[in-house]
Amino acid sequence: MENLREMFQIMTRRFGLLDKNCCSVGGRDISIIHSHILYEIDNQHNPSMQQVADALGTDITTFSRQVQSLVKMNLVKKSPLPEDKRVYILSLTTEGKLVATTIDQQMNTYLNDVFSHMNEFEKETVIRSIKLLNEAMAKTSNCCTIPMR
Amino acid sequence: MENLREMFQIMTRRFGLLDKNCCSVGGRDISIIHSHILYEIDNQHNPSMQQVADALGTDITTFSRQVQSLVKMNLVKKSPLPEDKRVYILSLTTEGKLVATTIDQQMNTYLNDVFSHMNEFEKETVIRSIKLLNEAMAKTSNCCTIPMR
DNA sequence: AATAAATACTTGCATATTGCAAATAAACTT
DNA sequence: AAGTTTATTTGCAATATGCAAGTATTTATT
Repeated sequence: MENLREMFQIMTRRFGLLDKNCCSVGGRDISIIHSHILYEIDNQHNPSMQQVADALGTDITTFSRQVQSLVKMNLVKKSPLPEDKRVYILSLTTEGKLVATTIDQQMNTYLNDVFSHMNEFEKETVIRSIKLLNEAMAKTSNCCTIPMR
Repeated sequence: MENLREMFQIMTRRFGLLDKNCCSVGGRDISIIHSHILYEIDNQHNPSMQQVADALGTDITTFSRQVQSLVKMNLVKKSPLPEDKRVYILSLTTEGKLVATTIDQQMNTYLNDVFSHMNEFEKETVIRSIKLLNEAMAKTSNCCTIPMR
């Protein structure tokens, strides 16, 4: 049986490079970290700082500063939560939403590009497999869900 | 049809976290970058600096310094190439080889852990799918193979 | 109600990582 | 022999990191 790790190493490296090079929106380059933060804010329902930082596995102090810069770039808004004044709720500004959507499109375009090299059956198989993999990883406690090991 | 990007985002995040937390070998923590460099040196045949840096998509100047620190840690050896004195060939020291092997084992253990949540058929399907995916990505020129777009 | 403990977030600091520009040194081109 | 390309290193300035310590607020304990 072939080396499992090698396959996954190659795959994750490719996606890592994709992330690294993606994306430039409206002439401005968005770093990986920033794009992941935008994605996560967009996908959670009124998340707090802590929630997003946890989801991304980023140290909260680093995260705090990343958010500060996104706020300066006018992509993210920090709103104090009335019920608990310690908490800030994150949301995307109109511009941030636009950037997030554009990145999403670019990623989907790339993925469709990749799938265009497969037939319909293979494509369905791969998509189903990624789902299976995600579910299995979610069940694997000793790494990579929150909280970490 | 569900959102393709979301599935892949989740998957790559999980593998990213895995990478980030993996691995500690003999009491010393190995960073992602270092573990990827060790992996790549181990898998290529007497690679030069440039070759490894290219494979990893790392800027050569950053890479040069990373290798310097790996040499200091006594994990990597840099040997001048007699035929072309501009070139340095990279190899793992005995200790580096041990570290690389240990990381490999840890990763394989984790992967087997993940696959233990699937039946044999699902497992085979997923493995075949990752292969398909890697092949398709290799054919997709506009990103994430070398040279980059 | 007063004090202690926990939680959410920010700042100080010291260290590490990044990549561009420029330098060196060796190999090819003409 | 002079000019160009290639492989690698260093200078530097910008950015990212995470621990320790700080502020502010909420929850728990007495």
